[in-house]
Amino acid sequence: MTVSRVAQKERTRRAILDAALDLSASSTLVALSLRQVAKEVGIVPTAFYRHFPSIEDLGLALVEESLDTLRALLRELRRTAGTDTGEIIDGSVAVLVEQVRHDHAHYAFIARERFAGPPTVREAIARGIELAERELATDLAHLPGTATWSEQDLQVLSELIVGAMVTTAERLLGTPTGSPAEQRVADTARIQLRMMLVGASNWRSQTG
Amino acid sequence: MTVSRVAQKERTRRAILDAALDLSASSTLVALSLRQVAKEVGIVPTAFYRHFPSIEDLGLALVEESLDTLRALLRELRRTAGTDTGEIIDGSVAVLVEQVRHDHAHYAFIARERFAGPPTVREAIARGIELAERELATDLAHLPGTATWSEQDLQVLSELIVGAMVTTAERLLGTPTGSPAEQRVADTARIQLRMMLVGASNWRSQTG
DNA sequence: TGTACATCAGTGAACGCGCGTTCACTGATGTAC
DNA sequence: TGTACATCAGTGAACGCGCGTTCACTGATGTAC
Repeated sequence: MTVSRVAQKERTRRAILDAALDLSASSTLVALSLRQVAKEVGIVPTAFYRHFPSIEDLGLALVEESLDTLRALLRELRRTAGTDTGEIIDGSVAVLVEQVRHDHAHYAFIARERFAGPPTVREAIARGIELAERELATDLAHLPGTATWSEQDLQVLSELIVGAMVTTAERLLGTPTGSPAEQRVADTARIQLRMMLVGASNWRSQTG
Repeated sequence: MTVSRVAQKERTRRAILDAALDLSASSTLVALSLRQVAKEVGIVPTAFYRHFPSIEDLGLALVEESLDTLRALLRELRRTAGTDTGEIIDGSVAVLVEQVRHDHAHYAFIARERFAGPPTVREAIARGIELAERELATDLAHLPGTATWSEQDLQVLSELIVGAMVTTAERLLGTPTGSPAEQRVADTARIQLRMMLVGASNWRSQTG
């Protein structure tokens, strides 16, 4: 069996990443200790180096994984097109709740490191969010009723919506799955999106 | 001179708080080291204990200071009433920009520790933000045109506005004072608030 | 299938370092008379 | 004003601890023939 040893190595690598995600949840990436991780995984500290060149590289791997998850969410949200606004809103919030549940640790990681992480990490997360804003602005331009809008207004509304989605995701992180609190956060998100789109449909661009 | 020694002690205490605020900015409260702080202040590590019983108490002092600053902002925002909506919006954004500039380190601290701090710190910050949401909901209920709104809708709009303000504050933290980027963030905030209030004035409560 | 050799994930001892905290101290500032 | 004593912010040595990383190793898994 050529697989066995390779598979075992992959399993340990996965266990290291999971332990690191779990341990960093109680404080921060910068407070993560190789020895704690090794203990959690059940290997001797030095065995860590069979999987990552240094503790810093483990951090980078977590960042990349988490940003991949975020990008998957964005892709999933763009696929959730519906014919009317209500459908789009309900679908988007449902996807958001589901994805935040499914990859809770990754979203919690992003929320934590967005402002508390090392500069490169903060920048990578900021770029991911800006990308979402620009993509949404493009989508909005294709909606009926936005023809008279200026570039700026589209971008501004887009930032408002993404900001509300980020806030919603952060709130979801603090509520247990299927709890009444989770329901309340989802309801709030749906109403907020509806409010923003009511505002948008009554908005006449100041500059365009 | 009875003052001199007391004054000198207060000056050192202040220097410790400032150094801690400064040093934690490059990572997190949990990564803060007593020895780093002492070195920055120019005292020997053990002299720290003349001012704080432990490193943890220094952290708590920073949290309290920062939350005091946040509460001062909220008070200042409520004082910024105007006769028409445009005045209120412009005034509020101006106050926000000014205060974030004035106490930059405190707001950066809050942004960082909101999700990355120890549990008690996260809870204290969350409570501060919830308080702002509830107070704003009360203010909104006194605006003309909200008579037919449900409690829930008022609370939801309030959360939307506070969320946008928090996002704006966080964006301001990343822009230099007086820069074009700062202007752009302020402009965005003004337009977003206007959009939200256009939405609000066209909103008919679903539940009330 | 059986044997001899290679690979390499995980081991265990050791290193130097920065950490928070303790303790007895020093000497300038402040007070009582 | 001058002296004798008290206070206490800051000192410096020392402690035990967990840290990241190095190194030579072991022994099970995998490969060549």
